[in-house]
Amino acid sequence: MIDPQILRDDPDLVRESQRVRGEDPALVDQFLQYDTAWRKANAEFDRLRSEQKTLGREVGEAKRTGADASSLMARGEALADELTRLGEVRDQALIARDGALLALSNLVEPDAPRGVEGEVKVLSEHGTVVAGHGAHPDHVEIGTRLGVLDVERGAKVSGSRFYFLTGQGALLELALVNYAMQVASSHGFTPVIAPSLVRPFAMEGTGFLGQAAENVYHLADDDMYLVGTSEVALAAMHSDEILGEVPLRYVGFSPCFRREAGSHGKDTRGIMRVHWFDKVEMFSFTSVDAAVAEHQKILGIEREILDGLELPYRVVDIPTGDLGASARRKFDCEVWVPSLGEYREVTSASNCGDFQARRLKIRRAAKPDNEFVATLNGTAIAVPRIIIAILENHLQADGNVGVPSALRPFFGGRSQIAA
RNA sequence: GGUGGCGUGUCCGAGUGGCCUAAGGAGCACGCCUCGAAAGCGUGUGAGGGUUAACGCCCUCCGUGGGUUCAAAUCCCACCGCCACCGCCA
Repeated sequence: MIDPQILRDDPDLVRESQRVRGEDPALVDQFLQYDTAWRKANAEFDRLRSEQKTLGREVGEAKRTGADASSLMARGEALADELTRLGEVRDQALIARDGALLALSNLVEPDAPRGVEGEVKVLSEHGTVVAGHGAHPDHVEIGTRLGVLDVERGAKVSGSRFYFLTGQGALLELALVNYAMQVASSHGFTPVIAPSLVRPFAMEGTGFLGQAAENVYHLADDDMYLVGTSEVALAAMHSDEILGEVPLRYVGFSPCFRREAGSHGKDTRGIMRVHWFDKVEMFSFTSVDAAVAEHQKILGIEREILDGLELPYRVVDIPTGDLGASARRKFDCEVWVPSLGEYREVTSASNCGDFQARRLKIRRAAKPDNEFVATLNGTAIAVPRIIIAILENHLQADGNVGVPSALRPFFGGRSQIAA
């Protein structure tokens, strides 16, 4: 959530942020209206409550000395009724206020490019693109032939958008996971295996129950959620804590579950868009001041991982109209997919500022006052899409697939995947 | 899933309706003492919110949420978590 003080002091800043996101600036005025009402009710409630406490002490004193307390108690009764009534007014006002606050998306970073979905700003391009669109065999064809991927049986067992990785495909996932873990941990990220089933507050706190709610699996019997990314568990890990030293950096492995509602008919072939996959995710808690630099650090590690895999990719700056609710700014790396003849997202690094930390109550010890931390996340490896990229970009003339040298130590030293 | 026990501040721990405005201890910080340190003595020591130009003042927080009462850490209900044992299970 946004700092209420910013909304009071500089509402235009928030209105402008909402506007460039393509969201409703009027929420700001709703908030201000409810906030004023709440503060008024709150002050009145506090005043009466103070009177009630004083009275309570007087009643106690009267009972001890044997004096008549009946008039005091009568006054107390009237006060109690009034407090009940005022308490309800106050609580209603607070609920309305918080509702408006929760509905507001994070402030965008000043440098984030203005624009709507699809208007990506390309920051850089790396590696050599393989021609082939249409003529180039796709990952399903290659993977099936080499016995590393089985989408037909995935569909038989679990439905569309499920798959089996088999043989060297299964080992390839483990190699990628270990490789990514190793690179990230060499940059100070602590490896974590995180729960992928979480309680509602974790989902709410990371901002996934707002506009993204339709893509989340919910287990109604237990009121728990299957996470779409380990970001959820990693962020909530330190909820309700006051941290000592920051930054804290984690690299977490977890399965990820996505309903993919609203994407019917998109990427229906293969494992580009699936309901379940495994991912290695980086997550940092920093001071608010250090967040922009940390964002670059995370992006740098993502690039190091892709460079090591010898994949052609580009880095894009996501326009404000396409940012998630929690993100101030987002950089994606998009890898070249020869069979599609286009770049597709494989990593995504977001700076969430203190937006998630406010919801999850994650602070750090600081001088005059403790302050909320900034949270940042970025993909180290999203397994299926990287497998697509490797199968297609490293396809050799003999039909086998080359294994980039950086990955070989994690892949039994093998230099290629062969049938 | 069953039975029993437990949940108080940074930690330990007292507290069974009203000076709890939470005892006491430990830890920590500062001061005194000391050549210096330890010990001892003294003072201070949480989080959030409202209000104020500021000093300050007020409110909330004893696992969470309800309830009873003029008044709740304390009584009642529900839930959550932890521990032990039993059952089941990888």
